[in-house]
Amino acid sequence: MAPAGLDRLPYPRIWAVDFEFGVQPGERPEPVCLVARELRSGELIRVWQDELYRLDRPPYGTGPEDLFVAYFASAELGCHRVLGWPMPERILDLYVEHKAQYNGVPAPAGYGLLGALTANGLESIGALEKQEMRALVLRGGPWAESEQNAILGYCQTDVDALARLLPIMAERIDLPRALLRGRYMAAVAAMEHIGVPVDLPLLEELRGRWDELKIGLVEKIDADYRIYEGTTFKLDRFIDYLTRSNIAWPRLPSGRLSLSDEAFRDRGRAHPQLGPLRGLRHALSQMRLHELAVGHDGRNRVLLSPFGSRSGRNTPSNSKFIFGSSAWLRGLIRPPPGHGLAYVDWSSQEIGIAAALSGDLRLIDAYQSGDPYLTFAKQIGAAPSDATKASHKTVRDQFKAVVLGVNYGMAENTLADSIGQPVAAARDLLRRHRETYRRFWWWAESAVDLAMSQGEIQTIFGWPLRVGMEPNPRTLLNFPMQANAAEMMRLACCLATERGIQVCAPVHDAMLICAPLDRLEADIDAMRAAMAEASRVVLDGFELGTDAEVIRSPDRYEDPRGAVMWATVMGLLEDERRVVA
DNA sequence: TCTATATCACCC
DNA sequence: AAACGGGTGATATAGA
Repeated sequence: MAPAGLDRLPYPRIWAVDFEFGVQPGERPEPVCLVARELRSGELIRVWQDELYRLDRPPYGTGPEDLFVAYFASAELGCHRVLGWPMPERILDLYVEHKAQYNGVPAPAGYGLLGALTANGLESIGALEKQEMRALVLRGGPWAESEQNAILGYCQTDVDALARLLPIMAERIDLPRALLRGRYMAAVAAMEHIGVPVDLPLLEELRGRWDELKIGLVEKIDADYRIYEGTTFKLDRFIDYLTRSNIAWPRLPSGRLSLSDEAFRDRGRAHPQLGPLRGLRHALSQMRLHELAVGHDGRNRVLLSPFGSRSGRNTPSNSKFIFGSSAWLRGLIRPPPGHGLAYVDWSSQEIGIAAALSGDLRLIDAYQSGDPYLTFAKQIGAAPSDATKASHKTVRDQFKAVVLGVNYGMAENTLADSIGQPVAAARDLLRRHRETYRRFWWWAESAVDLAMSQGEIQTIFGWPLRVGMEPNPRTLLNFPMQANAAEMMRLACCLATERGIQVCAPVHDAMLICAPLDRLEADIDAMRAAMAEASRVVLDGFELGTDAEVIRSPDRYEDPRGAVMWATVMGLLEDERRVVA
């Protein structure tokens, strides 16, 4: 007899599934074994590696009558991808649902499977045993028969854990929305499978010469300062330098010297001799690449960590993920021969979301003008109606800071700082924003009030943030924009991957896609259509625009913010090559 | 020598 | 009291 909680799940078959698999940085997972149990009949399936690779489809159904249940399903579905198996049509991920349940407040025992068991009052296997078994899997094969049995047995304990967890969690799961989240885990598996193509020979050369490049950079400039030890900035030597040079320096509240770029910029005005040192610090701070996870096929693949943030965004590792690194490193992104890439992003996504969900007509006008910042200036008469981005750059920059700052709950002091104007001017701009976009403000503040009184705030598809003990009202203010943006991104990833577009990676409000050159334009159109559709679904018919940056082989990705640094590093690399030659 | 903490910088 | 949302992570120093 199936436990009562399962009655809420209208599926003839419910499959609890777990794979064991090995992974190397940047590579695809290598399935080691599979255990699946059908929870109504109790049928148990155990498959070891050799047999797994011989199956051309899973030993369970993947259609609309089979519910696929897993913990962090992108891992299982990544194994499906490697094995060439189809994605299940109905996916319930208990990791995601556990995360949702405790989002914003501390989970009693963390977000792992063991934590979910504990939180739901269930006994769990020891964390130590789990660790040991995971190590045995990661050690790699071949495994002795006793080891195989141990691994399969351990895999089965996770499946049994799922089986015990599901009836309890099912009592409070909002099934249609949980399935939407589960569907995204299949998209995640698809994107992690594809990865971002990079110039592997160049990356390897950079890696090989990395230390020399950094030391070369330091030696060139530090000769005049003698502050560095190797590539390490030594605070006491810096203090000596300041004393020698008779330079006063700003301190932090803690009493320590401020080493921020801001401090260097500020003092650099009175002491121009600091300029090169500032440049060196800046360059060195951007020189990080060693953890980039790139597989043998030149693809950057990382765990996207779906639902990792409170707003439901992905939280991939910044050091492993090419889009988490400093922008200049994106020059390593390069389409394979015969292919092109497109970086497609929503234009002013969060502003569009604010406009649509608040129903503020002036904000909608501003968004639909294509330049919400300058339009705001025009709406209050701070710029003439024929002003353009080029003719009124300064005004536009200021209004951009206001419009973006408002989404984060920025106050007058910080705004004044960021636009380089007196506090009174910043205050006035914020007041004008409130007056111009009254309905937006009413909507945004009502949402915060409601969240405070109900102890929770949700996206339109039910991703919840629990309001903790000391809520930051600015978090709640921003949540409807950021978290609904995340919903939109997830839906677009689902639509695109399900339609066969090669999505390399999501980047919050953007997606990188790859296609053979003869299909590139069509795939870009399809991607933009999927993103437009996702915006309409989330925003009840309101459509957001998109832009696409296209890169065709043999070109590489160029980010204007990183152009100078890219040229610097390539120059250094050229020098190093000459030294050796 | 290892770890914890503060600070800083990067991304959207 | 602070007053810019969500993140990851490297670095430098202090402390165990």
